[in-house]
Amino acid sequence: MGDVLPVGQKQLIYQSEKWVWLRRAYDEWTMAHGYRYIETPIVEEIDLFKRTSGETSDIVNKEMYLVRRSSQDGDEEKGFHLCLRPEGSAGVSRAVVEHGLARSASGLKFYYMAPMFRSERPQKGRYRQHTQIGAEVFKEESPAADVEVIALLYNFYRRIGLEQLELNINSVGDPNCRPAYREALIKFLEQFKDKMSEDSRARMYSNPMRCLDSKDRKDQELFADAPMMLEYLNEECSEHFAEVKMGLEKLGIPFTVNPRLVRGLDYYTKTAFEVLCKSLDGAIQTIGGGGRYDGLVELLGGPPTPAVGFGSGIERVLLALDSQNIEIPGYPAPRALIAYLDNGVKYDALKMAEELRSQGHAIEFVYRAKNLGKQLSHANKLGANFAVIVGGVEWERGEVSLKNLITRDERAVKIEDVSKILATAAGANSPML
RNA sequence: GCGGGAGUAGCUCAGUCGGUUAGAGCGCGGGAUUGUGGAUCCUGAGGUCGCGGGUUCAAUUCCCGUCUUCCGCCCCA
Repeated sequence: MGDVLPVGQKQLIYQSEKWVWLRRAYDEWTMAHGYRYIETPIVEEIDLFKRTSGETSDIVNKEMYLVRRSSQDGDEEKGFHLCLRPEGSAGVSRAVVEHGLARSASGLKFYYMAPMFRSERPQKGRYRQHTQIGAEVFKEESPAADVEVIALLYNFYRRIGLEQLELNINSVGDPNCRPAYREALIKFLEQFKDKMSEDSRARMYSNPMRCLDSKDRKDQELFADAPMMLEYLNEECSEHFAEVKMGLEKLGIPFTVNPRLVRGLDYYTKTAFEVLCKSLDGAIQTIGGGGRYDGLVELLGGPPTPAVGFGSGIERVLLALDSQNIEIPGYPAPRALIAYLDNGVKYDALKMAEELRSQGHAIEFVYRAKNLGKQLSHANKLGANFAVIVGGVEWERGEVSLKNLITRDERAVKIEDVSKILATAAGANSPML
């Protein structure tokens, strides 16, 4: 029996340094944009996602992990009220509403890196538990926010070395212009009612826009001449979209307008976008996506609050990096290993290691060593440049033996000088002092 | 949620047409070197053959279920 919600061992165990590296890179990048880290609960009310993603969405219908809460006397409350969150935006928006943040000053910019859960058949790049990095901007209706959010995501990918990126954008309108389009689209679809795929027929009235990105070839042919949302945008949405495009051009971010791009979630308005990485297999090329969701905060009981954001699965980002053979720095090698000649000075050595660590050095230590050779061998394996050998006559004189593992030079130094020497002897090949 | 392949040591994999103590390479521990490392040689540990059930005198091997994993859908990140 494996983990209940396996993430993929290779990501978790064998590539942990890649996760650490990616997380740091994302922290740095979002902070450079002035975003603040936010953490929201993994478990949320089911209702939150029913209201935001939509009752008819696949996420709610067949991919939700339901959680039943038990009361203290052991009786289980009837029904399922809770679930493991399937995505990030709804939870952040709920937090914004609950803490009254939407009423505070502008400049509400948040980022997160957090696990998401979807109960589906696992496959490469599609896991029941996956981790998303995301960012959300609230209280900002300017297209500049859309542009910045897209730039943050796209340039993050570039920054970590990814190539073969493709940015697709679209506008899905707003509650003012979408109803007319919806009506026109349904009218168009109805003429193919008998010919279209079952999936499309099921969605035709509940979520007709989803029919447009049907993977069914026959559907694609049938719907080739379908009316597009872009043709029905009102003046406000149209101007907004134009400014987003202009902004992206100005920032030198290449994009393609894809009128069939439809986000799976109901709360998106105006801008929708996704980033593909073409070096990945087709089914998992989408590494990030998002858009504007001006109606979400109000839907959750807050004041009308425009918002824009994205989510991106880091397991896929790591796969994308792999697919392009991009080297990621591993854990840094320790600066030195503190070795001891006999157990009598073992804790003197460990104490010295702690002191050097507190002075900013990365120090290794072997808990149980039979002889010095094993310790040096270990230092070697870890890539340490120095070994500090504690014990013997040097120790009694208040000295240790400092050995450069590259040059094999070794000499006695005063204990209080070790930190300084480790700090000044810079690179692997530089001589001691 | 649907269809198909796979699961044997920490890792990569052999093998068993059902039959005594299931193997290799790498990795790991110990030694040759009792205060000096990357090579070499010697040596050792490590497996309920994914889990549960069935057939059988006997199952790691055959059958069923289940979980995990990979592939194709659905969908998405």
